[in-house]
Amino acid sequence: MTRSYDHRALEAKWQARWARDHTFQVREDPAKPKFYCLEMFPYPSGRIHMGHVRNYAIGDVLARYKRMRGFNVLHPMGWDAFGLPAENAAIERAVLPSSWTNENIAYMRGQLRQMGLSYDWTRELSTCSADYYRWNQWFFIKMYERGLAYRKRSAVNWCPSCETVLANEQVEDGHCWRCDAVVIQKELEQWFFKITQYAEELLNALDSLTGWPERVRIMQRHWIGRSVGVEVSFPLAEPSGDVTAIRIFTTRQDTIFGATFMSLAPESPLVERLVAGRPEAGAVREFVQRVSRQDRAVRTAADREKEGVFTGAWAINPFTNERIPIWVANFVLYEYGTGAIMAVPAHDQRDFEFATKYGIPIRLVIQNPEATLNERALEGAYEEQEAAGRLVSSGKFSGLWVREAKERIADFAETKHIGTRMVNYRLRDWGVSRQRYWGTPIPMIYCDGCGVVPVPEDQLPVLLPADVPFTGKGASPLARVKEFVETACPACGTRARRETDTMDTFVDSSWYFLRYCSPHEKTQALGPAAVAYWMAVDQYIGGIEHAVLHLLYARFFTKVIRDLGLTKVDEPFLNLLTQGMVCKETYQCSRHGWLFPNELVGSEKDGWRCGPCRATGLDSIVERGRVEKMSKSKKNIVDPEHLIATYGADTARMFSLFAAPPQKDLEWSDAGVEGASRFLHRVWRLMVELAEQVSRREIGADEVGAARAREIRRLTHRTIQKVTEDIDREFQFNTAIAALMEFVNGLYKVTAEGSKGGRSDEETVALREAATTLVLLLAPFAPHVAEELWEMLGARASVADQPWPAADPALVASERLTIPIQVNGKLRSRIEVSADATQDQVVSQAQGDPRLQEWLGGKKPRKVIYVQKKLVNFVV
RNA sequence: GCGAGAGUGGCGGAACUGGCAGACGCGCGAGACUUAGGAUCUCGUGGGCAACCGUGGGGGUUCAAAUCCCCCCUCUCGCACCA
Repeated sequence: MTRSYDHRALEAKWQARWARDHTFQVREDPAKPKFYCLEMFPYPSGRIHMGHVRNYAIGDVLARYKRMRGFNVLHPMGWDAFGLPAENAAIERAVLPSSWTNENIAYMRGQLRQMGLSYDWTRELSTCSADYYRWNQWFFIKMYERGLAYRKRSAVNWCPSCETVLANEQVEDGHCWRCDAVVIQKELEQWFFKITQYAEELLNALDSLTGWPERVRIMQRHWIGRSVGVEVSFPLAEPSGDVTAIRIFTTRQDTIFGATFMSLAPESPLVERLVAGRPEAGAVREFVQRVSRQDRAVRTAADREKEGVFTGAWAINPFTNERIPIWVANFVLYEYGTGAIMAVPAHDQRDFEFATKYGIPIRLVIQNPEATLNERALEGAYEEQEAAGRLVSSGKFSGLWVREAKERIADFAETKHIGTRMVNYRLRDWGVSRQRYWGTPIPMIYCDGCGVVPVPEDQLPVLLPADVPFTGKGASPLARVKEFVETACPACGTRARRETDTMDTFVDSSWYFLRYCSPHEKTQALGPAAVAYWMAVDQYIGGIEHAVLHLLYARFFTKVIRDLGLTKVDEPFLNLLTQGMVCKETYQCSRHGWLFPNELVGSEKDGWRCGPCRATGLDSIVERGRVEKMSKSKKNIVDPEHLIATYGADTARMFSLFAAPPQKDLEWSDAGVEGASRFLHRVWRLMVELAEQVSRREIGADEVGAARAREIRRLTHRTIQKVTEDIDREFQFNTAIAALMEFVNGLYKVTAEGSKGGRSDEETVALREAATTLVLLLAPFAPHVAEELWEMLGARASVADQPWPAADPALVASERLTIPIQVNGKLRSRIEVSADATQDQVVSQAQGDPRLQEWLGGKKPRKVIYVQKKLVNFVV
């Protein structure tokens, strides 16, 4: 009797073996097709969480599967190691961010190894290592040289809690994406990456990313927000100082005859130039002050009331030659278009509300086809512009359909030199300066004589000083490190200052997938041959939360790097799988709020009680809350370390793969973990039994044995087919595992069938095939058990290197089929037919079925529908 | 408001292009083996006594609808004044 399934010993054994034998180390091999399988690298927060387990289990199944399918698989892992938590740890606990981070990495590396993931650990990288971030600096300089990195003073998002600038992508609903504090606006001089230069390509190339979820592509498309329109100049009625005209951007030039006023953004410098010296100046300035003091979240809320104030200045609508008033309005965005708009109340809901409030004329210039709109009785703006709508009261353009009018009016504006066609994007340039320590130093030097000077390439990396004073207050910590700040100007040699801001950590993750191809390159960022061989990433797997941020930045960087001539790669990620979240139910105590699972007393059936309340003799009500994403704040977290220690990595993997398809949210379930564990034990016992049975003496050929052998082989090959299809078709790992379970259930039946005296030759062969196949099919999912069983079957080489089994179609097909018989579409009976029976044979056999006759009640069927090998339906 | 996705047993979830609804697992029930079992194995398990009824609700197309069409409801996620 073979020993029992001891996950602890067995998993340690195989993890050590894989490491010793360098099983998953890969190099470029032109003879083999490559497959680059990548999971988003983690931030080294301290411990892995269930989201990591799920992400990496999914990736590992795919990597191991592709490997068995004969691909040369690149499957690397590393650490997104710069970031704020390290700095916070330094402030709170007086440890160095570097040691905190490196200790976390060491610990988490151990945890990942315990999961048995097929990484090529020789390629491990960490973004906080100078070997890595020096290339961030190098890219920065290259981008600066090409005008893609530039400095400008502007209002930026400022998180008062993190004390740093945030990119637009990092502000969620007016709050900091990391700490949730309300983000305010601040005027600062900052470095930007000119991502807008790639807006058009980033947008257009989305169409080619057919391996991405549509949802993500739509989100990016929307984020880039391309709008086609016209920039039109509205002359002032009387020049105001040096201002003679106001330029506006509109996509609705067809409504220009209905423009009855204009609005400026409160931040626009035009405002002051228009109002200076006017009686309205005081009121306008007061309004601008008031609006600018509001925080962004309040100001940009959708239901925010439209407000404004008249500047006292007037413009001329160049199409109607009418005088129209110029207002300042709180809803006009300074950063978009020209920061000024023409306002058409009849055809823009915001302008409508504004005009109604301030008694500004509303002029209907687009009539709907039924001509039902009455200018004096409009209840809202008529914004329809696709299907219907015809111009009225629009001079020579009256009568045109909206779509044509847009073209004709744009043409007219261009020939009269009052406007030009224009494309605008919602996308803004990427602000990358961060007033924090634990990031890549921006390699720039400020010299009083020479201005901004990049650090020369041969002086890279600009090393991050190891020990700096942290207070958590004030500006960049690096600014307080004299030895860092003070330097010589590379151009003239005089005293100069270093930039003390660091780069956004999203820079680090924008090209790490390229670095994995040649992680040990000393003299260049990327090894051209390695990158040419491995890129692009064939399958990228990670959370949906990066749909815009990381995935857009990485696409941008890839294009910049291509344009630097370093690669020929247009898009980094061919296929993207956004896995769902790991969720768990929550519990709330009426006194203590959220409760950890181990604070619960009682049971689901008898009701839960609050442990802390019990202990102190208090009374409280515990309610089961919603199922939510695991989070510390909701206290519904499960530590994977405990899971792996108790059940083993294979069970942890099986559970997270079986409980839900990868794209959907996965709900934690203790019972589900038990189930996964039970299955692996069941496989183990089955294999022990099978190994024993096939080693018994064979009793030669016989009829029954031959028939049984055919059944076993059919089951085996059907399972191969099903599992293979499920993995290939949208990563249906849950149903693939279900098929393995059916396989195991079927084999249990077979082993239970009499074998006391031995089995026939054919049966033994079929059982051996079944046993081998089961182990091979299981290998990507539960690799440790699979290795052990593979060894038990007498093999020497790793199961990870075995070819994936192929289903034989001839063996898959059944000899007999069960055909459902329907009457009027309702299931009434079943018959068994031979697989090669013709339609006539099946129908006549069905008609002979007594149960059918009962349902037909003597009536003759009006029609008989036969679906090949599927069913027969009698219509009466 | 706009955009995307989802509503199927007690629960997680199956069902490829319309063709046996509920695979597989959990839970539950019964039995077997056991000193014992919360281990293991076997069988059963949508509802209803039945005819029948059942995939969020209501219509429709079809011999046949979870699947296609129309209307409605609920939930989740994303974007939220971009002119």
